[in-house]
Parts: sequence; structure tokens; C-alpha cells
Amino acid sequence: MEDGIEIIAIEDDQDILNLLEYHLQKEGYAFTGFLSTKNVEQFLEEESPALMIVDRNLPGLEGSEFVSQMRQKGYTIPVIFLTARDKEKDLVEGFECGGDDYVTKPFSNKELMVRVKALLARSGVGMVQKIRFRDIKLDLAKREAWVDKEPIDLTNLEFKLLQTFVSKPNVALERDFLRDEVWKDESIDFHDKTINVAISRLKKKIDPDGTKNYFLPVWGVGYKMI
Amino acid sequence: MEDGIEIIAIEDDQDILNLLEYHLQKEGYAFTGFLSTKNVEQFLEEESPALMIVDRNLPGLEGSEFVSQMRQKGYTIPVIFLTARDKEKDLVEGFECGGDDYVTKPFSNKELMVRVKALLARSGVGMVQKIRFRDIKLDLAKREAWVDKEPIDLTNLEFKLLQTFVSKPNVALERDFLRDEVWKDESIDFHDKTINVAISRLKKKIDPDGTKNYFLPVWGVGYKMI
DNA sequence: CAAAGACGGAAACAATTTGGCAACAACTGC
DNA sequence: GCAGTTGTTGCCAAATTGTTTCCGTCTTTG
Repeated sequence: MEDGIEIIAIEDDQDILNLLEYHLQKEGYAFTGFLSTKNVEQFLEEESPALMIVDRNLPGLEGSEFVSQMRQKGYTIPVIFLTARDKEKDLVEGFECGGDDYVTKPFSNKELMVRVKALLARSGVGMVQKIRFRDIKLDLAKREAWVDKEPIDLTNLEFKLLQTFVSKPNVALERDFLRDEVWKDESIDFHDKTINVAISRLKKKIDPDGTKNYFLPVWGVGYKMI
Repeated sequence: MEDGIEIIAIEDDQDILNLLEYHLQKEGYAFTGFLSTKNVEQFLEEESPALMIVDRNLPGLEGSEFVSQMRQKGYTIPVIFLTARDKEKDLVEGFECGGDDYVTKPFSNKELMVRVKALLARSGVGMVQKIRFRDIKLDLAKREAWVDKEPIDLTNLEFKLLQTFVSKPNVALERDFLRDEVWKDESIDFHDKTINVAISRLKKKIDPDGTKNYFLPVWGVGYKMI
């Protein structure tokens, strides 16, 4: 299912490691388990998994300490800490040292899976990114757009433009901002009318009758999607 | 501490609401509680809090359903769901419908605070720009203005002008300052009366009856908003 | 205190800026 | 070279902004 997404776990309890392996593999993730932090760094150098599950209470080097070290060395891999339910002080430190979420032991399969998926989504992995506003829906991964459940064929520019607006609904976007955001660099001799025309074309595609008034011109500033 | 960050909660259990209020206010957040989803949308239109805590099991409209509706309408406010520990199916839906985190009841103060802070950090709080003075409110992002809760249609120049005054209430702003601040460059042959006329037009828009006397002319100097 | 001059208020008019849109041109990838 | 996409230009309409004028009010000063 989640094509080739790799998750590793560091946990000194072999039973829990097996449990993690079972559930995560069932969900389609590639899984590698470690009983200690040893060899993990070497593994990270070679494999770059998408997520790391770390027990707070490891023998020898503490889990949070290990993550701190990895962060220092520049690894930004998202981390879910496993922590005993009664150790709430750990929890705070877990967030503070750069960990991204935590799960208390004993954990349920479902809770873990939800947090794994949420964290992966947050870090932009295997995203099924969909954004919507009013009756407009955009699938960023597939680059498809729907208006009122009808698929709309948009060009690349139109899609970027619409995405920019749907990401910031009800906000007046200045022409300079749009130029930076949609047209990126191309600095010199950028004609003002370029934006007007692009908006005009987009309007005609997503609202041929002109009855829905998605775009409101903000005079002297830019446009606002309403 | 967290200066003026506003958090609202929707929870039908008054005791829990009080608990939330106590803890969140102790941490320095401005808090508003709701016993149902009624009135919440109206509140959101006016206040735009930084975070919303929503019980999944509300009487009438379900919490997740409500959040879905708000998202459809373009509200991107981060949400923490409160959910009973045994209802894990809810939990999954919570993430799916756009919620950003969840906390299981009964929750500990610390867990809640950690998640609140993490979510606020993740959503980059402090970007919503709203300024107000007397019964005037300006939303800089939306470029909308309200007087006495009534939306007022302002031109770009008028908006910049009003923003300048609302940012410095009770201060006499010199004409030179206004020229620099509102009219930027355009140095040469700037007629004095230009400012007069601009102020005059602005006055007529935000106070048609002329009863509120927002602007006090400071003879030979400029204007003061009072 | 009164008159003159300076300044602000309001309305009308003029100039400028801006957006919509259509048509044409340039570009791109195949 | 063709079809699709994107940028440019020009015309029109509308909104905004600047200028002028006249008048009333305030300040100053003799």
C-alpha cells in the first residue's frame, strides 16, 4: 500500500519490537528493528527511513539523548517516542528535544497507526494531499482539480495559481506575492497584466458562467479568493 | 506570557470546560468556552482564535462534523479533538477530517499543554494580523475593515491611511509623516490638500453621520485619531 | 478686539491608475 | 510543424486619486 515507506524502531524489548514489526508490516511499511542504538547511525547513513520510533528508556544511552545527538548531526527524521504512561516529565522533554510525537505504553495498534500516519503526512511523506475550499477540491499529488465534483482540466500555471489561492482563502494576495509564489524567479519586466490574464483564464475554467465569483479583485493590491 | 493568544473550546460538559479554562488561563492564554457549536461560527468570524479544542461527542452536531464544515468554509484554525479513550474509531476520523491532534479523556494537564504548545508552534502562530481601536477593526490579511461590526468598503489608500492611524492612536501624526508613510515616495509637488481630502473621504466612509469624531485636526501639524 | 492671513472642510471636476478581456505573439514539447 | 500553453499588447470601462475652488474657522498680531 504505502509504497516502500521505511520505518525503523529502537526498543530493547524484543516482544514490543515484534509487535511493531507485525503491525507496521501489515500496514505495508518496510520495517527494521533495533534492540539498541548501536548500528542505528550507520543504518541512517545508508537508508534514510521516513520515520523512527524510539523507546525513551533504553539501556545505556537514553532514547531522547540519542535523538538529540542525531539532530545535532543534521538528521531531521521525524520521531515518535514510546514512553511509559506514568512518566509525564519524559513527555515534555520528548517534544523539547526535537521529537515530533509520542505514544504512551502500553499503546494500542490503532493509536500508533494514526500517529504514524499523521506524522508522515505532516512531514510530507506519501502524502495524499488534498485541499479544498468551497466546492473546489485539489489533489496535489495527482495534480487534479474538481469543481462541484466535476473534474476540471487545468494547465500547470492555472493549477499553481489556484493552489496558491485555495491555500490562503479569504486572504488578499498581493501581486508581488503571487509573482514570487506562482511565477517564482523571472524577475525583470514582469508585466502587470500577466496576472490579470492568468486569473481571467482561470476564472473562465472553474466558473464558466461567472456566477460563483471566486475571485475578488482588491484594487491596487491583488486578488482575494472568497 | 503568550501575549494575547486566544484559544476556544467546545465541550458540553461544563466541568471540563472550567478545567480547560483554569489551566489555559494559568498558562496565559485568552480562553473562551462554548457548550455547543452554536454561536461558534459567528465568533470565528469576528475573533479568529489561534486554536480550537473540540469534543468529539457533542449533542446534536458532532464535533468532527462541525470541524469539517468549518474547513469547507475556509477556516484553517488548528483543532485538538477531545475523545474518550475507548472510542478509537473516532480518533481515526478525527485526523482524517482535518483535525490536527487529539487528546483522550481523561487527560492530564501536562499532556494537554504539551499538545497545545506543539500545535501552536506547528501552525506558526502570530501571523494573523488584526488591529483595532475603539470600534474600528482592521484585518490586514483579508484587507477588510469593520466599524461597529459593520464591514466597510475601503479603497487601498483609505485602508493604508486608516491602518496608519489605528497603529498610532491618540498620537498627532504630522503631515510629513503621513506623506512618507502612506504616499511613500512621490516627493515632488505634493499638494497639501491631498491629505485633507483623503482624510475627509475616509471620515465620510467610517463615520457618515459625523458623530464619532475619530479624527481631530491638529492645527498646523496634522491629524490625531482619538 | 478686529482684521488679515493661514489652515481645514466639502464638493465638483479632472487626471490617473487599475482591472477585464480579447486578440495576437512567443514559446514549449512532441 | 502542430497543438497546447503562456506572455504581451491594446482598448475599454470603472474605480480611485489628485486638483481646484469656495467657504468657514482658527490663530495671530497690531
